[in-house]
Amino acid sequence: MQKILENCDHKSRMSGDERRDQILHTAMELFSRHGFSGTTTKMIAEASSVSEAMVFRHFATKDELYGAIIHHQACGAGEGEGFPWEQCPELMEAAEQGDDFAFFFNMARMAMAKHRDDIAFMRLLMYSALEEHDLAERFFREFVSPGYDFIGGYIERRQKQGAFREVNPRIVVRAFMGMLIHHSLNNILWDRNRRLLDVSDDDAAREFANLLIEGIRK
Amino acid sequence: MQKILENCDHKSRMSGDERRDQILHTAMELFSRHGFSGTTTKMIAEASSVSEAMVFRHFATKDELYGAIIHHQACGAGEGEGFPWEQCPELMEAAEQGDDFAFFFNMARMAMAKHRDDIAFMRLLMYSALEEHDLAERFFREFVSPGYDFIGGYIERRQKQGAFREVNPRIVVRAFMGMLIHHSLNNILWDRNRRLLDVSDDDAAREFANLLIEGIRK
DNA sequence: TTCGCAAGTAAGTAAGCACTTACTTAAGTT
DNA sequence: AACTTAAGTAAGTGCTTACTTACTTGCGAA
Repeated sequence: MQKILENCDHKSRMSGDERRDQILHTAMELFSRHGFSGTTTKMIAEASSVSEAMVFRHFATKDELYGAIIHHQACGAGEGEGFPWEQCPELMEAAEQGDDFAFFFNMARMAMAKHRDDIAFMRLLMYSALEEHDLAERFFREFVSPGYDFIGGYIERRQKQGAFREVNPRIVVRAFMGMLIHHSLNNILWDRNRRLLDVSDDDAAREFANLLIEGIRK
Repeated sequence: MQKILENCDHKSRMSGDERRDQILHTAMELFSRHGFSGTTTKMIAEASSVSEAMVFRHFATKDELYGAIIHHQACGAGEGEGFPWEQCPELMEAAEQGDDFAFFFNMARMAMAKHRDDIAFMRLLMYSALEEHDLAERFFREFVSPGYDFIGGYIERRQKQGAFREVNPRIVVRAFMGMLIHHSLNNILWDRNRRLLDVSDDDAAREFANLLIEGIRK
């Protein structure tokens, strides 16, 4: 009778690692939708098509499961094979050559693309910031903080070259990140049907970049 | 024996309306800290120094209590006696006279001040956006959307007067709101000890305003 | 002074929660 | 074919949850 369900996208009997992974991903999806205390172990088990006992065989407690998700995500997103901006050749080239538009445009494009196709992660991040779980602080330390240094460093260099006026570079970074993140958050959380503003990510990225460059040009 | 606790900031026996209000505020604080499902009716009762039965005498269900908070906040913050920007004379004057710096600076100052001294409400708002309760949509419709119209309208007028270059005004509003809200959210949620950026609200408001004005000036 | 009624509680209830136990089933090895 | 081992489950455990019931207390008006 199990056979009927067999090719329903999940095998009825998996190897330990496969099942662990599957539970991890299912749980991450659920936590991101309902938060930590809004997600029950029963929900996780059902969504993974196993009994609750299996969830607890792989993860001793609900907290440990949450911790494993955090670790998984932090490794994947945080550092893995270097920072995401280091993976974008156009961006690194723009940074070297002092091509301001290319720098800020690609930065915005990249960030917004990442947000767009990892909505679950963004929601998880917001929940964990509110609930004060580790993920928020970890993400902040390992990813946001270096990001500030990277962009802030670029601005500082360009200021020394006389291209940008004198402003606290960190405030400029905050302003720029604010545009990107707020725009994504709007699209994900507040204005999913784009009633306030309906523009492509590319258009938004272009205007944000222009705005910033004109804003700090000497 | 109750007498001892009497002047402990809360009377031991209140009138119905007083108690209702007290429970409402206590619950709002707790919901904002732990979210809806992270807050128990027992926690609410204890924090209000009454039995759980009293909570349910005033609010039939936990959902109804949450709804009452939403209603209370939406009325208080949303429209009450007009929009907050209409309450700020400097701002309205700047809007009339086309004093760009005064307009954006005061807007930023006002918004950030509001965020700073209603952290509980901001957290509640974030939670309700994630959990998809009404508050988020209501706040959006009654407050954010008119805000976009107000700022967007100002920019459009100044464009027609030839002061600002041609850009989609809504994108500019998004960028500006992004700076403000992201900055507040950072201070409340992510970087409470100001490791990334430690500036006064006034300095931030000034720079955000400058950045925007320079960014769209003709 | 007393009496009605609203403010208040102690002690529930059934359902739901995270987590466990004792057992069964399937896959790989020799 | 027999045996080992790991994947899997059904049916719990005790505790917490939202919510109730039956009762007690204290204040204001007559």
